[in-house]
Formats: sequence, C-alpha cells, structure tokens
Amino acid sequence: MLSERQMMILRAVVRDFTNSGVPVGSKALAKQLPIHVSSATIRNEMAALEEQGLIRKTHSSSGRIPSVEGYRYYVDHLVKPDPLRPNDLNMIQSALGGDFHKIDEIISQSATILSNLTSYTAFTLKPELKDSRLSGFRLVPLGRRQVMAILVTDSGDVENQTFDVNETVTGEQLEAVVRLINDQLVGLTLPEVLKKLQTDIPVKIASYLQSPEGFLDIFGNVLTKAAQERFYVGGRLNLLNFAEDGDVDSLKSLYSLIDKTDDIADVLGQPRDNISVQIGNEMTNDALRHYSLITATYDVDQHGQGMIAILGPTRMPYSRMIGIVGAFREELAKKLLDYYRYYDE
Amino acid sequence: MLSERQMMILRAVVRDFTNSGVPVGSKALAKQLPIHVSSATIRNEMAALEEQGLIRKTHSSSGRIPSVEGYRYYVDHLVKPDPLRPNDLNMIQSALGGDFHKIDEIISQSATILSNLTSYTAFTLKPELKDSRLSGFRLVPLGRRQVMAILVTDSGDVENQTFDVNETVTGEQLEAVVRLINDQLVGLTLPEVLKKLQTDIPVKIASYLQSPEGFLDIFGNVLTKAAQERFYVGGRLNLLNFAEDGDVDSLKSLYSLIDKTDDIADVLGQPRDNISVQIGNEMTNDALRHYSLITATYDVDQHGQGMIAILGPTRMPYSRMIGIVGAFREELAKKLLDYYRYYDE
DNA sequence: CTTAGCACTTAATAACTTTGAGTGCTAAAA
DNA sequence: TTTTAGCACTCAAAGTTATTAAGTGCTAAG
Repeated sequence: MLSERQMMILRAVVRDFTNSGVPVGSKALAKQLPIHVSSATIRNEMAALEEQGLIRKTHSSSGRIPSVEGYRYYVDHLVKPDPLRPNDLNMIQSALGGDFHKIDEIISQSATILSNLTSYTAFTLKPELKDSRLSGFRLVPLGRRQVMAILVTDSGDVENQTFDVNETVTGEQLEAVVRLINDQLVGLTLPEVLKKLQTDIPVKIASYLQSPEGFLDIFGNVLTKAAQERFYVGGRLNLLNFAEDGDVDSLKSLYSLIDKTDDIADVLGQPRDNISVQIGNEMTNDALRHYSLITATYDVDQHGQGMIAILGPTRMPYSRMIGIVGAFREELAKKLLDYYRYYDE
Repeated sequence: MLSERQMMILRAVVRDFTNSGVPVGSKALAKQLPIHVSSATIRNEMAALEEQGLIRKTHSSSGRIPSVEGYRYYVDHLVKPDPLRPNDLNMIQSALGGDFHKIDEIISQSATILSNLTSYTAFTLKPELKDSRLSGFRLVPLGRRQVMAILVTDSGDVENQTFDVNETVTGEQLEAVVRLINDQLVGLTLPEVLKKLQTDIPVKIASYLQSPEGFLDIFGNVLTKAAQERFYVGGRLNLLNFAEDGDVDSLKSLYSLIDKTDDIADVLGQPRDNISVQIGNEMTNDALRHYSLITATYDVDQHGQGMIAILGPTRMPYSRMIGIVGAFREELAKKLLDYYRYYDE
C-alpha cells in the first residue's frame, strides 16, 4: 500500500541511515531525491510512513530512522543487491584459489574471507552430513590402555577420538567388533547408523562380548561427533566494533552464544531461501536484538547443501551485504564442485 | 631504604587502591592505619614515597596511586599471600575431583577453575613435553588417498593428522617406513627425534623410497604438532570487564595476542620462580601495558614442570591472587601425581 | 619531628545557555 | 486536491559557568 514516492523515500531513508548512522531529515531527502518536491511534501509522506510503522523518530523533533518493519519492507521489496566490486571478487578468488586438501580448510577459510569482506562476523557450514555415509571404522591400539577410534565417511570426513579401555579386553575381541561394524553399517547414512546402533547392533555384539556397553559408547561417541554440524566462525572480534559503549554484558552473552552453542541451528535458524535476512528482534534470541543476520545456502549438487551467514548490526548496508553473500555462495559452490570433481574421480 | 612507617603506608596505598580503584588520600590513611599520626605526617611520608617513584598522583591535588615501581616493591617485599577461602578450596577440589581420562582434560579444566576463582583470564600449560619420549608411530590407511598418521608419547599424549598420499605408494612401503621409525626413534625424546629427522633418517629412508620427502613431511608435521607447547585459556571474556570504555583497539590486539600466538612463551615469558608477577610495562608486549600477569610453575616429579598463569588489570588484589595461584599450583600438582600414579602402575 | 591551619588545585557534577537540525501545522498558491 | 512557504516549537548536543568535595603543599607553632 505504499505509493511509488513513499517507496522511494523509504529506500532513501534506509540507504542514508545505514550509511551515516544519523537520522534522516526531510530537507536532506528533498535535496537528494530525483523528484522535485519541497521538504514539506516529504514531511507529509514521512508522516504517512511513520503512521504505517515503517520509520520512526528517535525523539519528537528528530529525523527518521527505519523501524524493524521498515527494514523488513526494504529487504523484501526494495533492495537491489549491489554487484560485487572487482577488488572483492579478486580477493575471493585468490583466497579460494589455493590447493586445499580438506573440505574443512575451504570452509574455514571461507569464514575468514567473508568476515574480511564484510568486516562483520561470518559463519560457514559445510554441506550437510545427513546424506553422507559411513565408509569405514577403525580401532587402533596405541598403548596398554589406550585405543583410538577412527570413523571415515564417504564425503572424506574423518573423525577420531582416543579412549581408555579395560585391560581385560583382548585384541581379538576388538577386531571382532570392528568387523561387525564394518560388515553391518558401512554404506548407511549416519542417521541410519545412529538408529541401528540403538536397535540391531547391541544384540549382535552381545555374542562377542559380555559387556558391550563400553564399545557402543566409543563408537557412538565418535559417530555423534561426526554427525554434528560443525561450523566455522570468522571475524569474531568484529563484534567489538558495534557494541555500544559499556555494554559488556550483551557482548558477553553474544560471545557465549557463538562459542558455546553446539547446535548452530539455534543461532542461524533452519536454512530457507537462497538468501534470507533476519532483522533484530525477528530472531528469538535476545542477545541478537540489535543485530541482523544474513544467511544463504549453497548447493554442491549431489554432495548436499551448505550454509554461510554474516552477523552484523541491524544498521548494516543491506544491499552491499546481500550482494557479497550472494556472490560468495556461488564462488564457494564452484570451488567445492572443483574439489569434489578432483577427489571423486 | 624505606622506613617501617613508609612501608606500612605503601602497603596501605596498594591495598586500598586495588580494592577501591580510587586514589588514596592522606586523611583516609591516617584514620585507618594502626599508628596514631596526623594526616599531615602521612602527607610528608607520601611526599617521600613519591620522591622515590613508588606512588604518584593522577593530578596535582589528587590522592596517590601506586606506580609500577610501587607495585613491584609491594609484590617483592610487602605482600603476604592471602590464605585460600574455604569455599575456594572446596571449589578447586570438587572441580578437580572427577575422573579424568586425559591430561589435557585436567589442564583445560584447570584454566576454567582458575578463571572462575579469580574472575580474570587464566592460562594453563601441561607439564612440558621436552622430556617426553616417542613411544609409537602409526600410519593408518583410511581410503584410497587418505592416511592418518598417529604419534604417541610415553606421557600418554596422542597426536594425529590426516594426509593425502600419492597413489603410487604401496602399502608395503608405508609399513617399511613405519617400521623404520619405530625401530630407530622410539624411546628418544621429542627434540632428539626432531634432530635425527634432519640427519640420519633421510639417508636410511632413501633405500625404501625413491622420494622420501613426503613421508618425512608427514612425520615431521605430526611431530612438530606434538612437540609444541599447547595451552588452554579460561575466562577469555573476562578481559571485557577491564577494558576502558571505547578502547576497542587495545582489546582487539589483546585477543589477537592470545588467540593467534602459537608460542605461548611470547606472552607468559620463561618460567622462573615458583610464583612470579609481571606488572604492566614490565612486559615487553605493548598490548599488556595495563595488565599484570601472575605466573606459577608446578612440579609433577619426574613428569616435568608445567605452568599456570592469570592475566588481569594492573590494579588487581595481588595478595588474594597470589594466594589463589599458590594454592592452585599445589592442588594441580597433587591431582596430576594421582593421575600419573594410576596410569603408570 | 609532628601537627593544626590555611590557601590553593582539580575532577566531577550540576545548572544553565546556545545552537542547529528537525518537526507539525496553517494558510496561501498551484 | 496537492503542494509549499512560513513559522512556532522541540530536543539533543555542545559549550559555559558555578558549586562541591577531596585532596595537596606549606608555614608556623607545639
């Protein structure tokens, strides 16, 4: 229900405010807009926009800033992603250009690039593991009491952990367990494995060992570790730039949120569109009230779908940021396709 | 060259200022000190202390605060470590009381305890690895191209890393290399191994492989990783409490220092006495100018010497902190002795 | 050597003024 | 009916000016 002119004004308010951080007044707009109307006309339109809850004043005689709803309208209807600057594209390509030997290196590097590009905090997740399959399990005796458990998936992920074992267990028993797991479970997806681990397997393993719990624990542990969505964070320290002075507490809870979370979905939410923007209190988490989150998915064909995100102040230049995230998701997908093409062949 | 009375005054200035954060005036001291003299007398003594550079004013008519030299004198000659509060001792013992299966868990847990106890940032290093010996090396093939290298030391540390290998290398060749390393190097200390790796080994390995570099790299990599002093940090976020408002830059460089350092000696310095205090600009690093560092060593008999440290504002209650660190080093040593006793037997 | 007394300094706080950017409203012009 | 010039009004920010309270150094007497 906005007139063309109102949209134009809303767009300008968002653009100006995200650039300058200062509330935007009618006179400045009148001067700047392509149409020729007086500041009084602009004032009338602004009053209408305020009526609809899209912009607001910081005090009774101040200029206007966008409300959360205003940002939302802007992002949904008005924003036009900035094309990537040539410099930025160069920087992405050279940073991803190297020779990587693990997916995790690419994903972790991506978090760094993205945070450098935006000067915000960036998150990256590798293509989800739900579809990856168990391709091998090893138990390697290390000393009298220690054993290392290693789990390999067909997507090339390796997870390992060392354990203490009871000395009464013999080497043959260990081997029997490993054989059982490899026979019965290799080729299944990780969630399937996790399920079988609670049903079939305990029964079967009981014939080899009188007390199978320990081994199920070991295997279960490594499995859980492998199935967990691990994520990388770049530019943590950039959060310091946007904290209002003295607001140490909210900074702390923000960092705790990032560092202690082990289910990243709590923070990023479920993947939705290619690119999605969550603004301020649209996010359930209170620590994020003054921040916005731009998330994007990326597709690596049969290898699944991953996710990238940037977290910055609500007052961020959305058009530029959406442009960067949009370009990056494509570059990253390309890079990963290359990587897999080389590894699968 | 300080009179008893001057010492008494200096001690009181440090104590008051570290408690309150407010410069200490002559009147307050006169009221509080056990001797009966007027504030004018105190003023004369304070002038003398200032003459010697031990205390200073923040402006021409302010009370006094300790200078770095004043803190130094206090720490060297006047401080009396506070005995541990019963609560604190309980908390240490219950937090260390659990059943740990890796040294690293104990050391990492220690960093958390120490930071909770002090509300500063804590660092912990495990007993140094220089004396630990190589006790085994494995290469585990994981898939067509990946191999995991595992290195075990006699102190129970396990280090591992996965590598890509060239497909032209055969399993027998891998085994030969592993055998060579285990025959020639097991039982040596890590620095000795590192040395041989640059002299004897390349020659010997050359008879098995036409291009041994790759394998030396793999082994060398894991070895370096294992030989590196790794450290744990607790209470990172506590640094936020002490940053002066708006001083984001120095906070950033502080965090970079902590996070990016891979030689912790750069920050903590070489271990010296049982307990040592470094104050403000006594440390070479500029980012630490407004902080003090209390480091302490702990001895675990033949298993070597480790280190703990806390980092807080120059204006910290030294007597209490020294008390805590002193008690903690002993509790930790005890706990580790227990741990080794169980594991060695 | 100690101390009461006093003049002086300074940061912090509060109280007041000024300025400038901005608003809403009214009445005339388009 | 929409636009606009004009004007009274509001408020945050910045700048002034007083006021206060804690502290100092110094002097001269105890």
